Parts: sequence; C-alpha cells; structure tokens
Amino acid sequence: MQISPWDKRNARDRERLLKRDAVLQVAVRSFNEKGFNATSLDDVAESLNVTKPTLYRYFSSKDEILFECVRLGLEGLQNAAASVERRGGDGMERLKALIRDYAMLMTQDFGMCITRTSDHELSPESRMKFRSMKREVDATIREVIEDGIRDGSIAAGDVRMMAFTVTGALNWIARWYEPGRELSPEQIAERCLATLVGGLAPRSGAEG
Amino acid sequence: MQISPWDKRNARDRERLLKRDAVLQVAVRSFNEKGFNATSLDDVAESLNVTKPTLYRYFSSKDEILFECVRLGLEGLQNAAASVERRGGDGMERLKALIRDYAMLMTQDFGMCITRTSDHELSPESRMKFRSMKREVDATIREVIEDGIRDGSIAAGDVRMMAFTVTGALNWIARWYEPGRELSPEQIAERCLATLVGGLAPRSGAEG
DNA sequence: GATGATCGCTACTGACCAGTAACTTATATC
DNA sequence: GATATAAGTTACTGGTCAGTAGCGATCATC
Repeated sequence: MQISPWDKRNARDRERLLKRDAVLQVAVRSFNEKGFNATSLDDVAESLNVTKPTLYRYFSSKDEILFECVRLGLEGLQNAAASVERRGGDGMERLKALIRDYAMLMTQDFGMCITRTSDHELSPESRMKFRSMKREVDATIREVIEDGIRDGSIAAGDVRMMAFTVTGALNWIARWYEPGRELSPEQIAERCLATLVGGLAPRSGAEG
Repeated sequence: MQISPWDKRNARDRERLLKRDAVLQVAVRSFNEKGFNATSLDDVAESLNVTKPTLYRYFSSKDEILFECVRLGLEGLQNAAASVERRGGDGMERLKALIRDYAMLMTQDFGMCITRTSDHELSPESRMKFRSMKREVDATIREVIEDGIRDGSIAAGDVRMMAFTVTGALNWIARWYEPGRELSPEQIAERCLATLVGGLAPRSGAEG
C-alpha cells in the first residue's frame, strides 16, 4: 500500500524539517549581524521561544549549524553555476548571467553568510568541505571566462586574476548590502555587472 | 639644554615603542591567520617569550590591540588617498595610482587586517572610529571617480556602485593572497587594475 | 645607596558558553 | 490503555580566556 504524504507520520517529519529550517533562518540572521562567535545558541533558542538543548535535537553542534548555513548559500551558487553550464550563448553572455545570479545571492541571508564567514570559524572538517565547494564554483567561473576568451567575447588576460577580481567585487556586496536601502538587489547586480564588463575607462565605439 | 635623543631616558622610550610594535606585529599575523577570536593573548605573549600580563603594560585591552592593527592598516590607505589628492593628472590617472597602492597594501599584514576584521569584532567605540576612517578613504575614491567622469577619463555611471565594485575587488585580495605564491604584489596590483580599468569585454580601438 | 618608576612574573577571578544528564510531557502505534 | 518514541524542560559541567592583584627585580636619578 502506497504511503500517503499526508498521513500523520509524514506530518511529523515535515514539522521537524520546518523547525530545522526555522533554526537555520534565525541563526544565519544572527551570524550575519553579530558574527558567529558573538552569537550564542541561547540567543538563537530564545528567539525561537525554546531552550538551547532543544536545538541539539536538530543539530549536533554549533559548527553543524554554521556549516549548514554556508552550505545552503553555496548550493545557490552551485545552482547558478550549473544552470550557466547548461545554458547556450557565448562566454560573455554566460558569464553575465552568472554574475547577475551571484550578485543577487549575495544580498540574501545564506548567500551573505558565505563571505561573512571566515574559514577559521568552521571546524577543520567543515572547512575542508566549505573550501572544496567554493573551489567548484570558482572552477566554473574560470571555465566560462576561458570559453569567452576563446570565442572572443571576453578580453584576453590572466584568467585566475580576472576571476578573483570579479568574485571579489561580488563577494563584497555581502559586506555592505543592507535590505531596503536605496538600491534593489536587481539594480546592484546590474550596476556591478556594468562596471565589471565595461570597465572604468570610457568606451568610444558601439562595443560594450 | 637640548635633550639628546640618544640619552638613556629616550633609549628606554624607544625600546618601549619597539616592544609595542613587536606585540602588534605578532598579533596581526595571528589575527590574520587564525582570526581575532581564536587568538588568545596567552598565545601572543608566548610567541614573544613573555606572559600575558606583560602585554597589558603596552595595551589596555585586547580590543585596543586589534584597533591599533586596523588603524595602522587604514593609515596606509589614508596615506595613499592623501598622496593621490596632491597628485596631478586626470581622474583616471589618479584612480589608477590609488588602486595600485590599495592593492599593494592588501598584501601586507596590517592592510589585510582591515578586511579580515569584521565590524562586530571591535568594541562599539573602536568600531565607530574604524568606520569613520574607512568612510574617509571611500570618500576620496568617490571624489577621484567623479573627477574622472567630469574630465571624461572615466566612464559615466553610478559612482557609489563603481567605488564599491573597485574596493570589493581590492579588499578581496586580502582574503586569498598568500605571500610568495606565484604572483608578486606588484603583479596582482597590475592585473587587478587591468581588469577593473579595461573591463571584461574586449576593446577594439586604441582606447584603454 | 636611597627612592620611585618601570617591567615582568605567578597566581588568581569571573564571565561566558558549548555541550550533557536526566527528567517530564506529548503523541503515534499496537 | 500500554508502550515506545520524540520533543522539550531544568540544572549542571568543564574549558577557555580577558583581565587583575600583588609580588620581586631592575634601573635611572638624586
């Protein structure tokens, strides 16, 4: 007999996942605002009207909570990277799409968490996973840049340094962005993209 | 009677300053490597072959040590900003000079400390000073960009976002740079500058 | 060679906080 | 309605670490 997703057993499981997500949501906000170290699990629990030991029913350690936050953020970046790999168009078109997605993610809680979290705040094990996920995203960016250079849509140059420059500008968004202040995430993405693609020097012709 | 800088009294003062600097040097390295929170003053003291209470003869708190580190870093940026204000040339030339200096500073201990330190690691008082110093540097960058737009040497655009994009790319250097690995600080500065000024899109004419 | 400042030490306190033990209460299942 | 499982509680532990008290040694100055 087929198990219905609406039976009581699954209702409990769904609630459990919702509660888990609520913990992450509250935690990531606090990590971003006050920093990982300045956030105590008592604080997080209190915001949720429960006590600290309750959190340990959903996570095994504070490190696991932080890692789950950055993992969710990186999942967003990886999705953006994956969709750009499926996508058609020349290197520049694909890079533009990736930059746009990347910039938008940097204005969201879990995305911000990626760049506001320093390596050394994670346990050695989590740090390794964190780094390897970031490396994957980086690799995609470099590939797209290389494609663009090959097809002539992107200026030739040091691919590694170009990627660092682009990701630096994008990552930094997470450090200064505050929701609902003048620019929308879309506008930020668009203007950041404009400077990165067009450069600071004026262009004379019809190019750009 | 003129007091000689070589008399004994001043020798003691000079030694004191040297010791103070040594503390900062060891501290900033550890802050950059392990993070502020993971660095205990016992560690710092041990590296200097003294004990923790000795450090309190030179600084009144751990916060003061951190603030002094970021202050020294920002002093470097402020010097770069000041020298660009004295300097001649159009906006683009001056911005290029500033970007070069900025990039180089990001590869040095105290410069790295600026961007590796989060606001919330400082006390409220230090944080306010930290922010206002950063704002000064930012203001200069925007002015130079505005000058450049006015004189036609820099492409028109959202000045605030252009400044964020540039400083983001530069600040990020401090997060990935490791001394003695492939690229020299000069090369990093030059290539970062090239991407920021020229943009990712290829240029056809003699411009750039 | 007495005096007062500086320097560094040993030994401690007090706060904070991640994580645990051991319980009560609620709920699904037989 | 008995029973096992899950969810939440109170009360605690143990480790870390910034910062302090108060000592003895050193040294410039008179």
